This record gives sequence, C-alpha cells and structure tokens, in this order.
Amino acid sequence: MTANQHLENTTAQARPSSIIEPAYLDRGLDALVARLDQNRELTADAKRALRNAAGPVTVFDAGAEMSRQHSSPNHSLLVAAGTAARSNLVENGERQITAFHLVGDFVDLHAFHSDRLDHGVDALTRVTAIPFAHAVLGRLTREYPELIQLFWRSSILDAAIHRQWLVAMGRMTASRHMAHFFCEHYLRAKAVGLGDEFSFAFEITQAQLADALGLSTVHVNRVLQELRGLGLFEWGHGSVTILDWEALRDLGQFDETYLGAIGN
Amino acid sequence: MTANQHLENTTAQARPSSIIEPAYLDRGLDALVARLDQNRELTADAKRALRNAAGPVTVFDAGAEMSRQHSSPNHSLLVAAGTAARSNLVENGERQITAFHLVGDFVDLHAFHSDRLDHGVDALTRVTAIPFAHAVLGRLTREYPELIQLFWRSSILDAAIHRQWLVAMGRMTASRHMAHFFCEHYLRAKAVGLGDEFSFAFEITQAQLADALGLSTVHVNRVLQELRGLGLFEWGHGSVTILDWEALRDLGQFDETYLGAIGN
DNA sequence: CGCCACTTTGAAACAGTTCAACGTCAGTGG
DNA sequence: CCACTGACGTTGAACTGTTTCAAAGTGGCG
Repeated sequence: MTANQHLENTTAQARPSSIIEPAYLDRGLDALVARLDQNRELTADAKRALRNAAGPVTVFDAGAEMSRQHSSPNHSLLVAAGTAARSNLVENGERQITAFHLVGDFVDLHAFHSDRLDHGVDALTRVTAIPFAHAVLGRLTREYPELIQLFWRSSILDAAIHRQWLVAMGRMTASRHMAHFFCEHYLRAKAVGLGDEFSFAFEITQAQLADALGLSTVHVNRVLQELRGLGLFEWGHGSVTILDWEALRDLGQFDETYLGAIGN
Repeated sequence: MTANQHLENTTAQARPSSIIEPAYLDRGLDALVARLDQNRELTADAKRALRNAAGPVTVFDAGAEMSRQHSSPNHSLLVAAGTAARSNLVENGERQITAFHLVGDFVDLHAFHSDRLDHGVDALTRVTAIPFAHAVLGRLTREYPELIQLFWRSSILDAAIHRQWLVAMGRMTASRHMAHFFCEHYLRAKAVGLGDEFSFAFEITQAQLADALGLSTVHVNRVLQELRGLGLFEWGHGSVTILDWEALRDLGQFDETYLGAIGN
C-alpha cells in the first residue's frame, strides 16, 4: 500500500450521495448507541448534536489504508458498514492486528486525546465510515458531558477486549485461541445486527486472521481444519456459521462477561 | 490464595493511621494528575473534590488479592505505593498478567462502568491503595465533567499499553518482547518518580514476569541471561538498572509514542 | 481461458516448554 | 550460631507446537 493508493482510496472513493448518506449515518450511530448506551443516559439533545457533528460519508475499498500509523488525524471515523482493522507493523515486515472494527465502532477515537496514532487502520472489506472532526467533538463533549461517558465506555470496552486477546495469546494453544476469537466475533457481530441466529458475515482472509491471532498463515489453515473437523463451525463465502456453540465456548474457555452487555 | 486470606489481607491489613494517610493520598493523586492531566484542564475545585472523595488508605501484603476475578466491587482503588497486577486465570491453573499498576494508576476504574470484573487484581509487593466509592465517583463526574476526561484518558492509556503488549506477544521473539517490556516499565516508573536517572524499583519474581510475557519461568530465566550478557541492563535486589538504553530500545523495537506524554 | 489471490499440503527446522534436579539465599527456630 | 526451611533462581535434556520454505491446488473474475 503506497501513499498514492492511500490518497486514491480516501478521496476518490468518497461518495457524496445525498440519498445514501443519512441511512449510513443512522446505521452507524444506532449501532454505537445500542452497544454503549444501554442505560439510556443519552438525551435526545445529545444524540441530535452528535448526528449534526457528522462529516460526509466516506467509502474505502477493501485493502485501503483508513489512517496511517504515526499520523495525526484531526478526525475520528465511525464505521457504518464493513470491517476495518487496527494494526501495527514490526520491523521485519510482519504485522499484528490488535482489533477488528464493525458497524458502530468508533475507530481512532483515542486519537482525540493523543496527537500521534500508535497504529494504522486498514479496511479489510469495503468500509463505509463517517468522520467526526476532533474540534467538533471537543465542543460537543463540553456541551454534553454524557457523551464523554459514552466515549469513555467505548475505550473501556476496547481495553477489555485487548485484555482477553492477551490472555488468549499468552496462555492458550492456537486452537483454543481461535475458538475464543470466533466466540467473541460471533457475539460482537450479532450485537450490531450482522447476520442471523447462528451466522455472521466474515469477509476476511486466513492471512488476516493469522495477523490477529499472532500465528502463521499455514498454522491458521491447519487449526481451522481441526476446528472444522470437530464440527464447531463452518466458514466459507464470507460467512461463518456456528455449529456447536457449547463446544466452541468450551474449547475457547470463553466467558462473555468482558463484553459487558453489548447489544442484546 | 483462599477467601479467608483475602479477607485477612484486605481488612486486617488496613492501617487507619491519621498521620500517614494524607501523605499517601497526595502521592497517589499527584502521580495520577501528573500523568494524565498534562494540559492542566483540571480545576482546583475538581482536584479538591476528588481528594475529598477518597476512602481510608488500605495496605495489602505482597501476594494479597486486591480484588477478585468476577466480583462486583463498589469502589475502585488508586495505587499510592507498591506494584499491583491485573491477571486472568485460565483453566489449567496458569495465569496471564495483563497489566502492572504503579503509583498513580487507578486500578479497576472500568469497574465503575461494568458490574462484574473480568480479571483479578493482586498485590505483587506490599501495596498502599486508596479506595474511591463508585457512588461518590458517579456524583463527582456529574459535577465535574473534566474528571470524566481524566478517567477516559486513563482508559485510553490502558488500551494503548495493551495493544503494544499484543504486538510484542504476537510478533516478537521472547528477547525482543522482554526488551520492549523493560523499556516500557522503565519509562512508566520514571514518569511517576520511582527510581533515579537509570534505575527503578522492580520487586517482582521471574515467575511473575513470565506470567506477564506469556512465557515459561525457565525461558524467562534464559532470556534474562541473554539480555544481561548483552549488557543491556542489570536486575537484582528489587531494582533494575538500564545499562544500554539505545540497544535495549533497538532490540525491543520500542517507540514510546503510545505512552502519550505521560510524566515528563 | 488464464490470471491472481487465496487456500492447502508436506517436510524440515526451531523457539519455547516441560520435567526434574540442583544451587542460592534470607529468614526462623532450636 | 548453626541447621533447617521454603521461595526463588539456574541448568540440562527431551519434547512439542508452531514456523518456515517450497510447491501444488482451487476458485472467482476480467
């Protein structure tokens, strides 16, 4: 991914259609609020103000760089559709994905509090996102303190997910780790209304999953075959179907407490 | 660690000395504010209110359980002295430490937003901590929105550190990972005034370090010898001395951006 | 039809683990 | 004051989960 491709993707891909914009904006905001404002603390005023603070809907192609590691963005992006990933590059060219972002996730929100990004953000699928200028967010949080609570909660959830990844990476075998990951991703996807009862959209390559789990592509492939063989889930054509939730949960030693009460 | 030992440690160890309390409270709060309020947004009023919200100073022995995994504490603890660790147990009895907490760290602050803890907190050394009741914190944040900003920033920093650990665990060799860890811990310790120019207090066992790095005790020992052999640092009698910062930084591919501008 | 990105397979190499033993040191009690 | 204890650090050798390298298979798409 070169600098030019980046520009191409972020600017040329913008779709200033006045018809689709409101729909995407609502989808993103609804998912955000549904996940993080379960106690209904947010006033209608605050929601309206947040909605008005939105910049123009932007579309990124799969593979596009949404923000660059070490850059200093003056806005944060709310995902309205698609899947994005935060990742860090290490010197030998390998990379580690530290988070996946789905609809309703405020990517880079922490950039509002620190001027240089410690990671990059890439679009794994085609991603539709809505920018919120930091200047506007600053004004908004002064006016509506309950919004800071919402944002704080978002960072808390981020950290909680990171911690579980640490546990899985540090003290689980590859199979358990992968099982844990699919449990988490299934619940997160379901919480924002992606997919139905036991299936969810998962348009990602094995190499990208490897970068998230801290494994090699080859090993991801083998572990995947093992879990498939155990009849835990199916994965194909960009969609995962959970076949044996109990067993998957068990293998991954998955305890959903840490997700809080996201979604339903 | 049994439930009884826990009670013993949390209650019997409390030292209600009216002489030492203010000193510890100030130490904890000063470190907290110094790390997270660099832009001096916090009003004197807010600081005073926070100070008044403090509960009685509590001392935990080394090894004591400060809060239990899956419990629902009604307060959060601010570390005023000593080192604590958040850790998760996995089924085979192993554990993964996900964070170390030094002076000025608000342990469990996120518990304010979710009722069950997804991890336990242990005192690694003798720890002096100050409890803040969630009820009081709730009132405080309504009255002083700038405090939420401070807490939010604290969660953001937590998450940033977690991410770097993920990168180190997932894509670095044990030696690099350990080098990275010592870089980070050195800067964090220095930021809150522990130790001098090139040394800092580090009263931890190799087994605990292993639990943090996701390695076996044996391997931690060997890697430690390797790094010592390279002349990167010394570690003994509860104190680490950095001998070759450049080389250590290099080996750990350490980029301190993610720590924000903590401390000085 | 042929290309390209992605998935799958096999075999050899390796980083890190496990097990089991021994060394060291500070504290404790006789 | 010395022997005993227990927690912690160190060592060696065998073992294993995962990586690496290299090649072949699959499938969607222009």
